[in-house]
Amino acid sequence: MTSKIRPYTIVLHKLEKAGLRPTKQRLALAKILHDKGNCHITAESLQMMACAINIKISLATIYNTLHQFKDAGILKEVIVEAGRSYFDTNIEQHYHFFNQTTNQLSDIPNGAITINNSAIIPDGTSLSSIDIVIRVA
Amino acid sequence: MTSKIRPYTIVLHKLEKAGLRPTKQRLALAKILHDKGNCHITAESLQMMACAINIKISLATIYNTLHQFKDAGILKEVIVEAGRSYFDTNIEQHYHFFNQTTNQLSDIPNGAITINNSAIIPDGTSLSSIDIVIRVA
DNA sequence: ATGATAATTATAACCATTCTAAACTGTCTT
DNA sequence: AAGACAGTTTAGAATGGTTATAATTATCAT
Repeated sequence: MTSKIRPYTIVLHKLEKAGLRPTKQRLALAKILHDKGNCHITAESLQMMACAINIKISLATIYNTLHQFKDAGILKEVIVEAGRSYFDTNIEQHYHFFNQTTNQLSDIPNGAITINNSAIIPDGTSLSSIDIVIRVA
Repeated sequence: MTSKIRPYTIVLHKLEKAGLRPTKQRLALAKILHDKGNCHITAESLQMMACAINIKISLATIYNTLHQFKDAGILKEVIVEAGRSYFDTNIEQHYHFFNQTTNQLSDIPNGAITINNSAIIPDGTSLSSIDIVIRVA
């Protein structure tokens, strides 16, 4: 959308904060994710998106980048399948539908689910996240 | 194994209903799970439990049995990690803590979490399950 | 530009799981 | 009792997503 000269200041800032150099590959992937908007991706699908615009990035780099972006707070990992990792460009707290027939992940509209949580977290641990998946078929 | 083992009538009934013969291996695994009580297992941990009482069952059979038991409603699968499948002997609707440091899965006490769900399930699909995982570290 | 450091890459390794094909088990027939 | 058979178990190979390795290449501070 924005011109290629215009840097993705937010992403750049987050990369910098995480001590990650703004390399071609990382910027290309960040741009793809930014342009695509809210979406759920896998390593393979992200590589194909890059390939579709003639950018060849090795799977190793795709995986590295996904985890680095996750650690830097640019992506969130969503665990819905044993055997495949999904990453979400929407880093806000929200929940998911997972279609077990099509393997399609989608957001549950904000506010559609609220929880009353009086669960006492196990001793010696602290809360990481609360994940809700509504599986449909 | 032998006739002196008290039959697990409920399991036997469920196996029969699922068209599964009550073989030595299936009965042995059912007995292990029954004796252990509420627990979360992996294929590997179940095989080790069997091995601990001198019952050798191949991993292929462990996996087959886990899925057959799941399909027969004897076990529930819990997905909390990309890369490993957990099975739960508690088939009642309930939610989980997952300790990301120790990879330990535990039940959230019944009633500790309630949800208000007004989410509209995607067109052409029907509800399979609602899974909640509170991740701690 | 130069050198130090970090990143990318192809490829191999990994590991939980599934597949395959052969051997086995128990039951039913005769 | 022997044969036939369908279902089951098994060892080992294959699979598939992910991670590790080691060499090459890019980036950055000076």
